[in-house]
Amino acid sequence: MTVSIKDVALKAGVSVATVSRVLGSGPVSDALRARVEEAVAATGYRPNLSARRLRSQHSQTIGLIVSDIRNPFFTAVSRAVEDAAFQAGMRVILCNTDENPDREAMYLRLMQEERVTGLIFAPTRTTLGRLDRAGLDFPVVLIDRSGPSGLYDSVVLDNQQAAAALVGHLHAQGYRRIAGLFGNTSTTAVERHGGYHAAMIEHGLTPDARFVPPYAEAAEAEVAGWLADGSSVVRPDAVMVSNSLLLMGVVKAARKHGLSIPGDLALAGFDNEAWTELVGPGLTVIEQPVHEIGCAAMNLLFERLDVPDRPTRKVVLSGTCVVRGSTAPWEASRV
Amino acid sequence: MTVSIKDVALKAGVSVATVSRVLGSGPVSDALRARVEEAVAATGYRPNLSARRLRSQHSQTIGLIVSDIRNPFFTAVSRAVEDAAFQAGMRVILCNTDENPDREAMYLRLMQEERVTGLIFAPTRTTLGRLDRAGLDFPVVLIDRSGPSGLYDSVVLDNQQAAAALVGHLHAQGYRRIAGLFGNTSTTAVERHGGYHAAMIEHGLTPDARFVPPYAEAAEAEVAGWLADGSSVVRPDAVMVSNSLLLMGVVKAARKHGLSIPGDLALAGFDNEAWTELVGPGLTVIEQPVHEIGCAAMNLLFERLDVPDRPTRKVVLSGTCVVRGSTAPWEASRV
DNA sequence: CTGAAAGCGCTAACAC
DNA sequence: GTGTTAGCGCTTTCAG
Repeated sequence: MTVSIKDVALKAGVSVATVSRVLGSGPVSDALRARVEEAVAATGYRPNLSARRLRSQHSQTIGLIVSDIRNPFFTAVSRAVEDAAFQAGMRVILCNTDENPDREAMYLRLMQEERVTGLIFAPTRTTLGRLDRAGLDFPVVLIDRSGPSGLYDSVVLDNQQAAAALVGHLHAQGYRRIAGLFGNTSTTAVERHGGYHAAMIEHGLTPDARFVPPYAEAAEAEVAGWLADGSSVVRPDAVMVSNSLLLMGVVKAARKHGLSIPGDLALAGFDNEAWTELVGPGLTVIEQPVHEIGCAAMNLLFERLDVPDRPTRKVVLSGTCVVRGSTAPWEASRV
Repeated sequence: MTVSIKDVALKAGVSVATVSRVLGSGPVSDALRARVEEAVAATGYRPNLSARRLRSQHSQTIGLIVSDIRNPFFTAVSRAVEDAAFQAGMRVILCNTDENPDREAMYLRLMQEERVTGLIFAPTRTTLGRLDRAGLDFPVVLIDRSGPSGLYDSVVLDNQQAAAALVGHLHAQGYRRIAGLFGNTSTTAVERHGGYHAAMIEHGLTPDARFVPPYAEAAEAEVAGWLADGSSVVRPDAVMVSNSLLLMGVVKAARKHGLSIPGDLALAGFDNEAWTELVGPGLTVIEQPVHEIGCAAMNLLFERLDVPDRPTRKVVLSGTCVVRGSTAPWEASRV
């Protein structure tokens, strides 16, 4: 049925070892090499990677576990990871966990069974806490979220700084009642809240943070709440949000309730997706170096494979504040 | 180093065959089963999938080759594919080709070496033409693009109908000079152009189609061209575009040149991405049943694995027209 | 129900 | 340089 190295050897009149050497990089005479290559072409032979892996104990496979590939951040990272992997002659197995610790556990098990060369992983908080006891025998690079543990290499955005930059910008533009809307599941949101809080204090402003589920609907409902008649909250004149879904939710709410941006509410958030340029007056956002994050993660992985016992490293990348109309100066937005 | 089935057998005081049976579904007495399970837990044993695959000749792996996972259509499809795959106990290997036939060829080779159980593939036109000579010995399901050949199962959108629906809608809203902007690389664009053209004729309108590279910039430049002083083109009062990048480009051009949508130019396109609801008055688009497309592809694959020699099938799914403000009635948009 | 043994396709010693 | 051979870790006959 399927043609094996034996068939090629037979056809070329050589031993399987010689065929293997031609495929790999052993010393073979030009004459035999030619014969083998001919036989390979004639038979349409393709090496069986399972056999090769079993024998060589190298899977040449890297795992990529993220919450949801549809999250544009992970989409972009996955592209970078895939590019780097295939450039290094490796394959990538993609796994979506939907932030579900059970699925994470299951996929970690899979990674072990695949004997992956390494793993790029964006864990939930829950799993992050247990990771040290997972007993993984391959290098892991954490992305997007990272524990304090320093047990694994990681590459993350400087979330505090980025959030603080957003607050600083809003403050400089003249806004004073700056609310913060954060997702309630991820560690990034916690860090971004930290930056928000510190910056608010630093600027002499009163922090006003809310944690909501990371869905557009949740943000929409929250904003709607501010507008409700009986609402006792002091209405913010600006809001910063910790991810693009919440950003979307605030825009939706503004449209629904006829709020003008930034006239009635200035808005700034994370992730410079293409559409943020097109919505309303354009949305001010922190741009994450998504491609660099993926590349950095792969580099950390390769370096650790090189030197298994070197100290763990945490690569912290900075975001860029892309200023657009949604945070126009306060005075201007009132006229 | 790594614990194998032998170690487990030793620890449990049984043969490796028994361990294998416990892991699989052989008949084993409760007593031994318990002993084995205990030994598995104690040793932290994880089966080696390469070995299992080599022996059983089942890779339990499906390949997914798309042009770019960052294309939201493919992102969504990949989620559906991954879900279905893991539900069936299979893994998926993700490959991005950037519409590059060389990379496609290379990945097809990889798929053979992995001995994948099946492949979900969105080929370029070039590769589509050669596919019959590729000599793949696993089932393939084409998505998004499909040849006339009927050589492989496929699942596609009814592009003609969808494009025609868009034209029909614009016509019903009172627009008459309806331009069409299509990507110049994909077969979907060709089909959508077909639907556009036919519908224009049917409504007694003059087709006005342009093929441009599938980038936002190309669409932007095209629209800018219409506005140029020396331009001899009759300016359209509406435009339909064949994909979301072009859609974005038209919106950008409109913003840049102060064109109001739909006042100066009505706009309709493909792919109901979240942001289309938030841009300007909301964009009228064809919503593709992305998840269903992924599921249908996996179903076709499974069914073919079941009955290898049944006739090939082409599943054609319909899009839904999501009407928003960008195609408000012509009269209304002029007041 | 259980164990012994063959071998999946390949690479890597080891001989010549 | 080249061939022979021993497994990599597992499943699956085949005996018992």
